[in-house]
Amino acid sequence: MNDDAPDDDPRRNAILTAAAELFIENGFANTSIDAIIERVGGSKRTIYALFGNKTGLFEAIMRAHATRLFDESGGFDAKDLPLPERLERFATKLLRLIAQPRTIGIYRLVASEAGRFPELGRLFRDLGPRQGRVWLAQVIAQAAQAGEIKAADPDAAARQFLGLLRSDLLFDLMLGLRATPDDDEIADIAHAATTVFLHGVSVD
Amino acid sequence: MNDDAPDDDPRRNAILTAAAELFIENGFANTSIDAIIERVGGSKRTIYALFGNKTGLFEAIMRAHATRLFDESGGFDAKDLPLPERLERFATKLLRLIAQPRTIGIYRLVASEAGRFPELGRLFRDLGPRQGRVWLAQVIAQAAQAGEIKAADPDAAARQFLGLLRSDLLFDLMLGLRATPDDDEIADIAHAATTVFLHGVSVD
DNA sequence: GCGATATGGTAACATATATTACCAAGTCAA
DNA sequence: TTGACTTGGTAATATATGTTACCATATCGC
Repeated sequence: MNDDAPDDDPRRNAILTAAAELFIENGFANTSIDAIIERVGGSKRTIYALFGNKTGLFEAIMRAHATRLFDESGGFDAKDLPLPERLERFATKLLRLIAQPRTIGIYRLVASEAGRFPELGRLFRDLGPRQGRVWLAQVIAQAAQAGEIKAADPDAAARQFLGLLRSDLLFDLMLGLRATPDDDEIADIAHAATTVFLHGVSVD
Repeated sequence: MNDDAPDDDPRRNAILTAAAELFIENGFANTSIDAIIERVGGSKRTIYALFGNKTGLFEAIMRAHATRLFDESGGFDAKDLPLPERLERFATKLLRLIAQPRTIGIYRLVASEAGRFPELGRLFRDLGPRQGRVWLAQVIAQAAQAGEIKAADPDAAARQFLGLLRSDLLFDLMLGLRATPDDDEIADIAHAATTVFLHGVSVD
């Protein structure tokens, strides 16, 4: 009933945090309310009072994490830097965010539950990756207009750069095939992707 | 007990097909043995006789689909063609395979169940994408040695090309954000990726 | 034709778990 | 202090479902 400041409710936050860890680790179906209570303490009654039911809790968690990704992915801009450094800095920041185990777990959850929660996919596209994509497309469009690069379709070029960035990293992480890269490796991938991309769209 | 030709057992194949559809559509936890039997007919007893238990059935399905992906992703070679056409043909074939709803569903399953089935990820990496990656790396290495392109690390370049190819397509599909692309769009993506990649690794 | 085996059909069993109920203890305003 | 409200703790309820059992029937080798 208290809609004023749900973010300041410590009980609610503790439940969200513990439940998020379990959902991310074990998935929706394999996380029981009992397990959540066992980790956070207290009574099941509180969960049902705050979130209604299990799917309500899940949706609240997803919403919280979507806005978190949105906040952390913001602030890419560094207008004073030349294009290569600007792109590489963006690439590094984005990779660092994406490669986090928590982010990987969220993506796994969204992928596996998107069928049962149709709004989930849209929520994450609009709040998460879309921001980066839009920002990137703008930067590319400006650079193209300034004659720095050649990009007939800035949006498609932005998608290509993002794909180039992720290369196989995201898939290997999602499939549990490799460990989280350290900062050095992230820097290498970001540098290599920026180099190939800029060379690929250069004006001969 | 009959290990000779399990592929020729029509009962077994019918169960595998029906169960695969349900697993892909609803996930592992949300697919019940009863639902499988309701679709394929017959008795649960048969499932337990053939596969032991639910996880045995799941693993058999995953193994079957992994080998299927392996078979269908093979045969990329077209040695007589020049490099751009060769890469573009590879890209088209791979995208067509990857974008299939069935393949997308399999990836979703692997991503969400990799935690509980540690061999799953490895199985798909070794049988599926790795083949394409290895083939691609070889082609790139040969082209680099012939001076056609510049690629200090053919394996990394292959990963980049794959990432460029998928761009955001695979993610949007996995998150249920868009429909399966038709052949025209696949051809466009394959062409654009090949163009940017070859330009990006060109010898100035 | 006959017996072993596989399969269909149904029910039983055990367990997990989402959800609700109930009561005691604590909290906080007036 | 008092009383409304929230929370903790435990148990009860309902249901879903993996797994096994049982029996009748069909299939297939001999």
